[in-house]
Amino acid sequence: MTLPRSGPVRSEAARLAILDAAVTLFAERGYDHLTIEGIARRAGVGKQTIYRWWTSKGDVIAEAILEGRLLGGQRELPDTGDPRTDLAVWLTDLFTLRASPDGEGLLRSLVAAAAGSAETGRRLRAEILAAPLVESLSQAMGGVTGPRLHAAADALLGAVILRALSREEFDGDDMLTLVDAIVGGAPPR
Amino acid sequence: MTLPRSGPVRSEAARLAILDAAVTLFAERGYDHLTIEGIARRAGVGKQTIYRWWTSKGDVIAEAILEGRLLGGQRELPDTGDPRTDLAVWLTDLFTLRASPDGEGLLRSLVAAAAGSAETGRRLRAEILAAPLVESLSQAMGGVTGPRLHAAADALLGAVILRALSREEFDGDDMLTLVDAIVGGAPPR
Amino acid sequence: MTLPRSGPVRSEAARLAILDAAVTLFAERGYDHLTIEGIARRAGVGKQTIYRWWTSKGDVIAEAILEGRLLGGQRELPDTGDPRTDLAVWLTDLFTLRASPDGEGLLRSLVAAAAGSAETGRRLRAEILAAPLVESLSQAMGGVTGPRLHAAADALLGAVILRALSREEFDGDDMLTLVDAIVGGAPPR
Amino acid sequence: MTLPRSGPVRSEAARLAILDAAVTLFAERGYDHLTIEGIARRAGVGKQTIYRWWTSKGDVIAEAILEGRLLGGQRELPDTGDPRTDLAVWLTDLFTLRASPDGEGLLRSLVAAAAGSAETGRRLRAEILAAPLVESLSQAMGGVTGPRLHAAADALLGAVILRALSREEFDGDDMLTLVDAIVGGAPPR
DNA sequence: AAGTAAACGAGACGGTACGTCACGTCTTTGA
DNA sequence: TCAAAGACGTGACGTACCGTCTCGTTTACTT
Repeated sequence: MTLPRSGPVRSEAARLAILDAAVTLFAERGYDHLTIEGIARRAGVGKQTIYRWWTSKGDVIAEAILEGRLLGGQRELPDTGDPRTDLAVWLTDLFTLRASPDGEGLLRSLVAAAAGSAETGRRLRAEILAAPLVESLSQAMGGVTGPRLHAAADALLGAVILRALSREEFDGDDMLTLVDAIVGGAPPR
Repeated sequence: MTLPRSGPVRSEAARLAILDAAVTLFAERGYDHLTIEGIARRAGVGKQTIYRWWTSKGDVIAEAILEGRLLGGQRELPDTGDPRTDLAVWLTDLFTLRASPDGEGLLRSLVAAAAGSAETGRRLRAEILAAPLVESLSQAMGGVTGPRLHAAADALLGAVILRALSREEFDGDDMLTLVDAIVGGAPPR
Repeated sequence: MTLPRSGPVRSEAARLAILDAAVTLFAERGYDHLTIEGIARRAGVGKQTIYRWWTSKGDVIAEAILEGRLLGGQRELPDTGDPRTDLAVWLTDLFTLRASPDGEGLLRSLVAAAAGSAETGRRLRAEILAAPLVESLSQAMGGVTGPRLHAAADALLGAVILRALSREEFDGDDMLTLVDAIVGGAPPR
Repeated sequence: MTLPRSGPVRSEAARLAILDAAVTLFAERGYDHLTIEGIARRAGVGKQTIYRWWTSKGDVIAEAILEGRLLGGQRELPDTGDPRTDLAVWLTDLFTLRASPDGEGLLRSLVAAAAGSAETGRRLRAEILAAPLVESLSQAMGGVTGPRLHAAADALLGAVILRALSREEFDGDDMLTLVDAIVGGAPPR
């Protein structure tokens, strides 16, 4: 049994235009420079149409994440048979991603979005970052699962985020050291 | 040999008033709601006096950090003889810190500041977070130093940051699991 | 020859609800604050139902006037045998009318409506203001009719309007002076 | 004794640009279409600069009136020796004034402004309309002064306003009839 | 009765303007 | 020459209405 309904239905075209515009502008200028007015302008949409369905720019970005429009297809780990290297490469990619040739680091922008929006924060960790990582990581750690696995995933991702925030360089060797520190690969001698 | 100088010199009173005001407002409302105008008003200072010496609100906060005005005295680790617990307690404190009774998480606000300001990012990692941690961590890890130690520190801090961003709960047991995953204390059975 | 028609006919209930709502809101908040959306909301009616039958809020008000819903029954002049006083009392009432206890002057709101809507302007003069006035005025002026009578009516009403617009006070004596100036009652000595 | 003051002083250039823009737009499109944003745009000024010094568009227009920018120089009565005709001509001009070739009647727009703004209402009657009129009218009425004179002035002006609101035509003869009805010139035969 | 079309309530849509806030720059006055 | 005060142009905020345009539902008039 459904509620009596009537009236026009939400415009899917507007929804898509808004998400597209948001993603484009996010990539071009970063989260800080993203504005509702800018999104509306770019999407050819009234501001009210955004405010009708979302509460903030963070909310829009969270939905874009959910639909895989940020960091989209490229999120699978390589599988070369050497899990340490696979992890290090994937993390380096994540660290290195720039929104545009001259853009802010995309990771830093995602962190800003997460800091400002609960929903984005939740999704950033769960769907963007951890999801592709856990299986490979589990293998690399010899089948560990549960809290210990999640702690390791958070540690890896968090370390990368922290270094991105600190504007530290982070080369391939550093990354391997990090991976080893957590998956326990090569013991320090 | 001195440069020819004239006129009054930079007012230390103004500098302190500005830093105080910035720290207070940061604690009350978080980094996002911090404004230059608000700081100037609260400090009883002209806006230009802020712009003359700093380039942005992030820059002001960075200086406040440098002077230990954010997260000030409480930054030493406890020393109970059990390094695992000491680390877990300290990290839990960091995670739990709120700006004010009803405030945003202070850690999340610091992350927002770091995302927006290079200098704050640098100092956040180097001076606020890592500094008090490394020595205890080194001991807990059996004297490890160098890149491996820093990787471990980044991993611990980053994991806490990531969970703060994700608005996940994070209780004492979780924290111990995390510590163990990194310092290798109690091996998982 | 009529066009083939089918389907429901204009809803009288909706029409009345709209006029009622318009009059109520006009009285409560004045013409400036009157909105089509507000009328529709109050009347429990779709906006389109208003736009289907009227072109503007001024048009709705004009119809309300035509049906005597604004300044309704109270529009007869008293008849005490002293036409000067009768006129002065009636005009003072008109001047003094307030939309609501704390409302804008109703006369001023009517003038705003007339300024914005040709139809309202026409009806304001013809049906609200002049109609009840002319007969008594004609008597008071010794049977004058035609252009001269209408000039006198416009002069009386216009003077009251102008003073309402100027937010001048206008007491009973002033009103008598005005009446005398136009009906030529007591010649100034 | 003055309050201690410092800081920049109000920009006369901005003030003039705003008044000019307001008058121009008023003349082009009428009071109803006048917007604060439009004035700011045309004047090359921030909206805040308008809101800093005025409370509403009506307030801006009121100041423009005070400075004689609306209906400016043309406000003297002719003096042909025949006061009846002089008055009729002047009133006809007032009635006929259009803001622009295709504009709304200027008088109607002024009435709308007066209905919406107390200050404009006051000034409209006192400074624009009555001021140039009273002296000639006094002569035409044989030296009458005081309340009777003002009643007559209000009656003349009000009648013209009422007819403008009613969108009635109003030719030269009508105007003479009106003047005669009030100054008592040619008695009706 | 079945078909059809208009009127209706609801309300989404692209817009414009509102009045407010903060930005970073500039100007004035006083110490 | 620095500092306070604060005006300035800019531009984004979130809200209110505009007038148009679907939606499904209800209702009357055809056939």
